[in-house]
Amino acid sequence: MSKVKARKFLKGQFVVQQGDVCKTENFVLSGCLKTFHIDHEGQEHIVMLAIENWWTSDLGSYINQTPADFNVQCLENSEVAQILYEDLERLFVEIPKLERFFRIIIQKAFAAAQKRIVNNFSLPAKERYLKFREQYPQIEQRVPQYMIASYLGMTKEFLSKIRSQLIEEQ
Amino acid sequence: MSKVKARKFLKGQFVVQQGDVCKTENFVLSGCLKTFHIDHEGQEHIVMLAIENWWTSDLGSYINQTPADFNVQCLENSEVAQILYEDLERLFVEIPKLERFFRIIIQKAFAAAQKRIVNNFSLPAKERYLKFREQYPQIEQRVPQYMIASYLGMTKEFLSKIRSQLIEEQ
DNA sequence: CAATGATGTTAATCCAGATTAACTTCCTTT
DNA sequence: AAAGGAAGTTAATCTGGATTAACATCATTG
Repeated sequence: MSKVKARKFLKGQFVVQQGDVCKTENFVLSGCLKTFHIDHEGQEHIVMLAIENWWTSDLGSYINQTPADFNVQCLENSEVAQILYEDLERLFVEIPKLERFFRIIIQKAFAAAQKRIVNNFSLPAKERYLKFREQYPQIEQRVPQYMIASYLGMTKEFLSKIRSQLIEEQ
Repeated sequence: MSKVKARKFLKGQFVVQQGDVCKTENFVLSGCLKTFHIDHEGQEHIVMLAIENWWTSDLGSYINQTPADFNVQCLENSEVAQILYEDLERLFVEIPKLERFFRIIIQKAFAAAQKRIVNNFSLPAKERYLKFREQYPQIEQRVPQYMIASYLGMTKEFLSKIRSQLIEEQ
């Protein structure tokens, strides 16, 4: 009996909702999802954009089984492989190599998050965008521009301005 | 034969230097350390402040054994328990529970980093400072104010202004 | 105890990026 | 093909926080 279940979601559907407990770790089989937080002013802040072969969840909610700070929503019709918290923990005990696999993924994600924090402080908006573009060219084409602006921590208007500057430049 | 070696560092000494490969994972037995990046303009950006019982390293450099993006430097005389990359990986194979222990630590660190990214985008400087103060009161007292400003992504002058505002307010 | 360096403050000026708002495409759906 | 909504653009104005610079305080160390 497999502990992993593939589940289909339509564009717009939520895999995790802010306030709920995140019960599953999610592996994207197909499609595209955004992880975001809604602040007190109702503004959306995207922390992650996930496409095929990415893991996504509200890890903080998942590991402590506490209410989520983040939403995970499908930007396209998507298929997601899901595994429940208890099942994954049990599998880690049974299969140490699986736990190793996850440890390594999370280490990389953490190292990337630290670099992102520094970049957000040290690079101006235009350079953050250029860096994003070269790092995730696949994502840029699939996701609306205003969401990329949110991921990069700037307004859609300002990203639009940057882009028209870049076109002028060359 | 223990694979973990305690090592003493004087205030100002570097445990990791930007450009070198980070060979050890470091557990702070006593003292206080900062992890920071120097950008092209020579500006320092602090990503982490570590005191007793914290782990610190340049994880990206450590896991890939590539040149470090970060420096780790002692802010006080410190004692650090160090374990070499190969030794720790070997221990993980021998002792699955140790690997579990590390996986969980890193999951928490990653979840915290994601929240920090959102806070940096959604909260103004004053609220980031207030949040920091309640989250890490111990650290605030041990570390010079201009380093806290750097950790929070603002200038020392602005943090000074915020603090004098807060004093006026009550 | 001078002197030097590290830390912190205050105030004036400046600017990257936010906000606002009006307009344009381009899809969808009917 | 009209109508409504999502996405993107442009330009004017505004502001949180940076920059600059002068000064204050306090530890160290010679």
